[in-house]
Amino acid sequence: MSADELDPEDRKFLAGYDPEAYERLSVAVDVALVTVIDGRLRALTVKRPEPPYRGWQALPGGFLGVDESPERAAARVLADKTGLEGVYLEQLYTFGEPGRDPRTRVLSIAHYALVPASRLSKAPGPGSQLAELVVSWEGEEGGPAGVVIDRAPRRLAFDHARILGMVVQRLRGKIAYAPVGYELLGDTFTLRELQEVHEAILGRGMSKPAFRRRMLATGDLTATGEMESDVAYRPAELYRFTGRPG
Amino acid sequence: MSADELDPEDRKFLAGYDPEAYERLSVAVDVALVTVIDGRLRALTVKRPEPPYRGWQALPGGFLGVDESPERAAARVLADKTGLEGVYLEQLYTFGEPGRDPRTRVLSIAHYALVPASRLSKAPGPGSQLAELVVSWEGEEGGPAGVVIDRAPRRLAFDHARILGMVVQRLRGKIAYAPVGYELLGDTFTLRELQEVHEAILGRGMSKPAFRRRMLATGDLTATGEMESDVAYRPAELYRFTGRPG
DNA sequence: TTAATAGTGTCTCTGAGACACTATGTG
DNA sequence: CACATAGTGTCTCAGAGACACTATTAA
Repeated sequence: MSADELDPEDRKFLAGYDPEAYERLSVAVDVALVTVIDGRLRALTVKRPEPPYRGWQALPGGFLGVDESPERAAARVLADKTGLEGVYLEQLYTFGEPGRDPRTRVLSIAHYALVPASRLSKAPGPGSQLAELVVSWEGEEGGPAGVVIDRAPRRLAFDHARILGMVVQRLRGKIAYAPVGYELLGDTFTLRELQEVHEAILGRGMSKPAFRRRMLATGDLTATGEMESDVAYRPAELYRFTGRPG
Repeated sequence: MSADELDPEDRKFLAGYDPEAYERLSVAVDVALVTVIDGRLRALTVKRPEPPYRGWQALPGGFLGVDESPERAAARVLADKTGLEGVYLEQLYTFGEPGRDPRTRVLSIAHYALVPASRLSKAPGPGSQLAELVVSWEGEEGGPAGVVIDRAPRRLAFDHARILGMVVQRLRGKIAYAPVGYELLGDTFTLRELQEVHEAILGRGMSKPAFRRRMLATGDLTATGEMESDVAYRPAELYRFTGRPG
């Protein structure tokens, strides 16, 4: 089939598929590492050592290798920066407005990772922070996340506050119908800890009896028969997530 | 600040941000144009005029220009193929596994567009089809969509069935908390038409009184006082969407 | 009048919050 | 024993399905 046999519509279609007609682009991955500490959502940020935005806090990121899937690249970036492996990781959104990076045109495939606070070393690496996320419910419309470091509001480099806003929005949307949140807890956990995670994600308190009923009714939880220890009051039973993982 | 002042951790970080250390990639956009006809979800597919998958049905797509945002590129592809402008368009997911395109490494930023059936010409262009989407509720876990053309199941090129599966999954997730579906209807519509759209997306029937109550309770609808015409039975009142658009 | 659909009133069921209560660990 | 939290029983309320009914138009 030569091109002469095609009608104009199909010729236009073919042109649109010619890779040589379009320049190749730099593609990066950014990773929002999210955890819950003291009932609050937090995300890892790192200090940028070079322009643009030198000295600002930013999400860890890196460039996508030619033979690397976006998810693998995100996992590599995360492992390089934190040493964490086997973390729950999900693609979020691709940011590609020309001009979002002042240097050159860079496409960024944003991801988010969920990890229990217990797996994070107490002291983040040099220049790293665990920034608190403050997202009003209006953030549901896609607004940027407020970011608080050491009790002071901070601005993030690039459009990274917007990325964090979308992360929280995504978590809030998923938690309504999917077993989200277990990635933020250890292997076993109490129902109180699970409720704290839900409250941190949704940004509001919930009634204890209703929460217990709803969680146990999903059938995704199995009581281990063991109790938590190291508490100065009545220990709670430990549960394990045994449902279909999200 | 020279690189010698940086500690090893930051040097690794810098290397990860060096654009020259990574090859640039071809980036495409694919668009799933979705509509509802006869109470069924349908998506536009076009026949591929060239290898790979020559002759197969595929989603319309094209390459991303260097100074073009992904959304703009998707709108351009859609306008080129269908002549439609001002359509509701949203980014879905970026597919980037090496090997998903047998020719070369191509990243594809998938989008979906929602358009009322009335805006689609009765006869799709040459090689175009309006394929019916069949997605079981298990598709919620992300499985591919079944695609039916002229009552026969069809396979789509590349991973496009998976893209359509994610589109339906996304619509089902959003419709639970956001005013989704009005983009699939005209400026005014009856509650019965709105219910048909919801039933098409969710893949199940719903009770009429409960649906009416729920929709009217959102406050997003305004009765126009006008009635539909051209029906052989009692005409229904026409409503207009006046809430915050999704 | 018949047919077909629009639109509504009511009952019931389910799921969640509020509240109060009992249970069980530490000191 | 006091105290703090775990865990539960019960009431109430809001939202949704089921069902039956009335309303309105065309033929």
